[in-house]
Amino acid sequence: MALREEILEVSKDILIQDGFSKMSMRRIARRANVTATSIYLYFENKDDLLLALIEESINDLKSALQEVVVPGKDFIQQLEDMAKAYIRFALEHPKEYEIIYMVRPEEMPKYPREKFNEVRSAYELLAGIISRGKEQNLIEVDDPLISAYTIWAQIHGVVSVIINKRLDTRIQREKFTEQAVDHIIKGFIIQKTPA
Amino acid sequence: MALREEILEVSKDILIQDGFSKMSMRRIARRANVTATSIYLYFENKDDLLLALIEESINDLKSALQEVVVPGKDFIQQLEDMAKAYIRFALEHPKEYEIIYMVRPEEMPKYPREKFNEVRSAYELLAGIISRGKEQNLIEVDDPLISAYTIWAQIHGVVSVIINKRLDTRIQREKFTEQAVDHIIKGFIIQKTPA
DNA sequence: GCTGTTTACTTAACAGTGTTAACCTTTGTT
DNA sequence: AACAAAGGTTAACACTGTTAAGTAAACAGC
Repeated sequence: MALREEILEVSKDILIQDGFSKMSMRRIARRANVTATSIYLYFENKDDLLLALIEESINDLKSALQEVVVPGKDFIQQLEDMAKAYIRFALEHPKEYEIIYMVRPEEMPKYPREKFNEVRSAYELLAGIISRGKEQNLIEVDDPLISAYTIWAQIHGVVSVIINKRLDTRIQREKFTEQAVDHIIKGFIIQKTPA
Repeated sequence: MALREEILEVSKDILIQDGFSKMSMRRIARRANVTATSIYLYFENKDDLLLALIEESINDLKSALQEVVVPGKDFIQQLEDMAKAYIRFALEHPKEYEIIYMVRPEEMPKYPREKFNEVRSAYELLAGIISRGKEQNLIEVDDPLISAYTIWAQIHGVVSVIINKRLDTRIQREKFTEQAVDHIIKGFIIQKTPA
């Protein structure tokens, strides 16, 4: 049982230090002082091991978000803090963040249902905040869960562009993220269209 | 010289039909009726071949966007059409879209400068439209290029979540994209904050 | 105390991977 | 006719994920 945790830890280390392409079963095994086949005693295959890593990373992200949630806080401030916490986590732990959205669909046809429920609670953290904003008539939303996903997706896009090194070198990263958060939140606040 | 194009075509076919993990040098070669080593006569290595595929896909995306650009069109309508054209392209050609953002950073430390300039023109298509909106005082933006990247990143996030199959099964895809586009554009239009 | 079974691992092997060095042909040039 | 370049090839290296079969130690029942 201890080996399972050891494998997960070593895998994550390799992923962060040497990159995804170097994370082979044999390399993981070597660093855990076992043979590659031993990994199959605790994980079905490499994808299954990756799923476990995804799960861990999602929990870390979830914790980072939970930290900035303060019940009484101003709604817009709350949204902004959460968005920034998300971006901070992603940029401070890029590899860990990548794990979450890394696994290619063709290698994993369906994202397993039981894992989905784990992630869902993260979205529902955001959906809960949006619900409170709706109750206070600060925003007009149809379904808070859809809105949570929409915000989430937009923020993911922002960090994804940065992490994948697709941001124009002329553009300052901080200015970019600040503006993005500003626009994403603006898109949610009720505003009268100009006469 | 004809083989180079053949290799690109075959690679893309395999990628779309059989998935990224099946796109091996030997399989490409086999389907092009040559040996794997012949590929190295036209491409430095697999990453180089991938870069060429990325380039092609970006050009296809660029064309799809260019099609909806109509000089005299209403600014907001123009933005919306473009956003929807982007999403449509991505969801109708998911594999092709994936190619663009697929290559992992550690296997490609720097996105090559000369390729970057190619992509840039796509962003500048959007930046141009934003500039026109700024001139007409329809939006308040600092730097149109940053805004272009911001919008782009947000839309990318939306399609990325769908393509990576991370969208909650309870959420209807079309409702999600519609709302997302609405919010993204809202975030850009000048609006007076409620009194 | 001797069985039988389970647990936790290993060795050996299969079929595949990207990539390189060295080797052929065929074509074109001087 | 001699030389060189173009456009391929074969063979090999060091890896990859994964499986089938084997082994050694710990434990259970009688």
